[in-house]
Amino acid sequence: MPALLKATASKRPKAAATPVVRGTKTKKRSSKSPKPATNLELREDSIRRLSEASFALFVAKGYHATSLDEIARAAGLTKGSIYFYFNSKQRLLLGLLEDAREAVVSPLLDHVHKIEGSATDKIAGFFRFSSLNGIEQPQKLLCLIKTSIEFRDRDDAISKRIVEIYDEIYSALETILEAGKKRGEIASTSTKELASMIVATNDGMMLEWHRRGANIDGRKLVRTVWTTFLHGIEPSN
Amino acid sequence: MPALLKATASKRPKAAATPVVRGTKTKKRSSKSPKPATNLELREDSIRRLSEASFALFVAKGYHATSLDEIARAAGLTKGSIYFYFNSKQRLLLGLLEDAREAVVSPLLDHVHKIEGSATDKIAGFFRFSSLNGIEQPQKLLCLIKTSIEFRDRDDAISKRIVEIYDEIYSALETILEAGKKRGEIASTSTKELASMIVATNDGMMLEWHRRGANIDGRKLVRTVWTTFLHGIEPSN
Amino acid sequence: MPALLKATASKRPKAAATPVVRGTKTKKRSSKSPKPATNLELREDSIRRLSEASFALFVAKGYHATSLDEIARAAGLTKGSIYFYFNSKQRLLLGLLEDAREAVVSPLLDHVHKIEGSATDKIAGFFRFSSLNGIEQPQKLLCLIKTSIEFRDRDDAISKRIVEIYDEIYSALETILEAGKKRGEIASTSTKELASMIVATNDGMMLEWHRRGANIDGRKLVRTVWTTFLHGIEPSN
Amino acid sequence: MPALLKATASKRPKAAATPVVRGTKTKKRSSKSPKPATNLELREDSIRRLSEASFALFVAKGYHATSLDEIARAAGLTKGSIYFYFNSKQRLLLGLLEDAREAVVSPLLDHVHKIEGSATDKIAGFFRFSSLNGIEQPQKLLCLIKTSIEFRDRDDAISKRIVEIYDEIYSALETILEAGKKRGEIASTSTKELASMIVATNDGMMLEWHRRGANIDGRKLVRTVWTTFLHGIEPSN
DNA sequence: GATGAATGAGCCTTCATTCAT
DNA sequence: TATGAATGAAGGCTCATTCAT
Repeated sequence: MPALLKATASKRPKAAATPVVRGTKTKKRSSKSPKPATNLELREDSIRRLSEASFALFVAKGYHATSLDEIARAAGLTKGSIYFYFNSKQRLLLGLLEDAREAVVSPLLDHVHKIEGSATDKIAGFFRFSSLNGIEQPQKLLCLIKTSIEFRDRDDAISKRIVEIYDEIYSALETILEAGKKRGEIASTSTKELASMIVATNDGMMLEWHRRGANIDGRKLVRTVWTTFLHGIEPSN
Repeated sequence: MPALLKATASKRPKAAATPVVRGTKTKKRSSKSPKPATNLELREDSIRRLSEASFALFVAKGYHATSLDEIARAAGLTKGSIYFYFNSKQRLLLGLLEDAREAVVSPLLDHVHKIEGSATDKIAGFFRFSSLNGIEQPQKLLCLIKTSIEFRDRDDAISKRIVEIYDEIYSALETILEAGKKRGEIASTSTKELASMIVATNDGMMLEWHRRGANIDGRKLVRTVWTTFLHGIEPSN
Repeated sequence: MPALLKATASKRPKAAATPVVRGTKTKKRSSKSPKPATNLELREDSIRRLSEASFALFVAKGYHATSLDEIARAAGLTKGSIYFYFNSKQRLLLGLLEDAREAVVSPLLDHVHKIEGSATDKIAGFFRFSSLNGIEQPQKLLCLIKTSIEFRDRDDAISKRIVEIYDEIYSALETILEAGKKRGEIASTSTKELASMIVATNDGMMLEWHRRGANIDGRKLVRTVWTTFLHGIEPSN
Repeated sequence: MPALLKATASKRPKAAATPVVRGTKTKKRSSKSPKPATNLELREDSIRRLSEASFALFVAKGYHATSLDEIARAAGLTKGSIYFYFNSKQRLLLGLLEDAREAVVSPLLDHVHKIEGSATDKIAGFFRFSSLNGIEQPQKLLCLIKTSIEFRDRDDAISKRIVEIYDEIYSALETILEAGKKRGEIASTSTKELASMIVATNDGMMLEWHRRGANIDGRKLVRTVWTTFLHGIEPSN
């Protein structure tokens, strides 16, 4: 697994050598941030810790297989604090999805929107931007993707939010492709399916990179993907 | 969701809402199979029911979010019977993975192996066969894919089996690509990453189809994918 | 543990190497008895097998911690056959208790009854007979003792039967002691407590021998016990 | 059963028989302890309640036959709280064993160690101290003894701890006996077996007292035992 | 702001028991 | 005679959630 992914999760303390009765825990917050002087700083620090731990664990183990206790432990806090800041496990994930949307999806769509050039330029830009972003801070993008898979066929708030976020992406891509087709820059006749394929390839690639971890070179994979996507697998003669 | 996916799961009897008089319970089993006369038939029928229900629910909700009670109910049996045939929830999934491997992966690799022609022919064959198979009986392939995502970063029997199965696929693809490169049929220089991309595209496409359900035309998606994969998105001039 | 104790229990087959689906079992009865020709022989053979397996497992693990499946497996039969012969787990144990009473308690009391001589002679005979019996076929005596401990403070059929059996023993001992005291052969003034002590010492010794197994020499222990019991720990000057 | 034994177990609230209106639940905790003001007090109070209930029930019914629900109910708490303080049923028992060792075994061995005099004095001291202790607070000693019987022939953490604790006792006794034999104070030639017999007599006596309950006079039994042990059953002429 | 205590619902698993064959 | 299939109740354990402090 890429080193970045484990950053937060690996910090967990791991209950010292079988005590007979569970003892009262000794506090420890000092590990990362030096000393959060004001209350506001404390707040932000705690929220950041919890978010990072959640991202890492939800990506590594999935939402259902991760307990709030694990998250709290990884963040150096207690379960109760999660409720203080997020109100519930579901709301915690919803918050993370919002984070991810703001940090990953919005910038991506903004970036693509600003590209001047043909539809293929824009699609290439989409791949490039998303991949680079995904390789540098994979947690947020991966959380989005894995959650979108884990919550398929559901009918809850999370599922709904996921659908909205993905619809934004589909919509943007379809606009680009439609325009490209009108200008003859794109070969395909089926806009919707091509947009789906772009998303599928992008998501599949991230998952694949996450799966194979050290066995694969992220940057090579990215380059392979978008080159292939533009020109196909066959050598251009 | 594609209609096929719900086939088994929707059959569930729903526990007959508080009967006033404790009469003779209606035998749930009679609903579908006419008469499982012998023990062997009974056995096979029950195993089939449980497997189908498990496939449907694991695909729809994921392993961790599916309870054995749900599965048993969907199969018209009780939790205990799952333990009679499989010995634990984990073993149940391992059994399904084996089913999926035999019904999906092995035929795929066999098929590709038998194709005579260039490396691109084989890769195209890979996509075509896998997609058609995946569209006609999606449960098994999807179970494999979703499980492979849900069990990343684990260290249990399921994770290990998944890795083995995927390694078979990577290995076959790399052999093909390596040979293709030697004969100049393939442009890419990076075999491992290209194999990964093929898997990523294939898995991503299945997931995408599963996600968008009725919104997308499976056959069109498939055609789009492997055309694009071979020739790229740009129109061949 | 003394070798005798494990005789039956160790035969269990131990389910062959992780099959995916639990297979249909292949029958095997031939292990011990050559071929039970008539139905009656079959009956007796099966009952003997089940009883032996039960004695061994109840002694080794206790009643509550032993499952009928384990017993059936150890006997080379199936759970159903236990119900065929014994009707329930409780009745099975009751049967064993009856066996034990007939094979261990009755002969012991008969033996002591026939001893001619002083009260101390009879008590010594009690110890000697019980110990030798206990060392040669420990299962039945140990089953009685361990059950009497496991079912203390209960109010079921088993507890009642145990009480009856032990009352027989107390009663016999008290009669002997009372007579001995009248004839000045016994020092103690407290009959009931002395009878209790005899039982306690006898049971405790069997348990101790069972506990320490190979670490202790059964015959030495027996001799130590009744010598001490008669003459005390201090050297007779 | 001796009255002391039921002390805690009989307190159980018994779930208030179907309340018609779902009113404010009466706080069960208030029954005994006045005001567990601070968290630490709450903590200690709960642990004490759970421990006492466990001791009583494990002694009365045995480990395997006692459910955590029963324990929790007897303690006026819920199952979950057991997992909050101890981490499993096994760890709960391990904790009790530690309690018992500290409260019963250690003081006993310390006491015997401090006795100045012959080996027989020490052995007599062993019996006397153990018996008095056992009669005044029987739960802990009985838990140790009954557990040691229930967990024979096992290979788990509990069995191991039991063996360690008993080895401490054997070891201390053997040292005393060995020294006694050298000084001619002890008649027997077989140290190991005599040590075993002492333990057997002591344990057997406790079990016997527990078994016969009100039918027997504990103090008389104790006196009978160690007098007999020292001087034998025969009247010293 | 954050914690430790406690709960209760739900989960996986075991097991005595029933029954048709 | 004996088995394999199936059940249902109960047990141990996890975990999201609440709350007083």
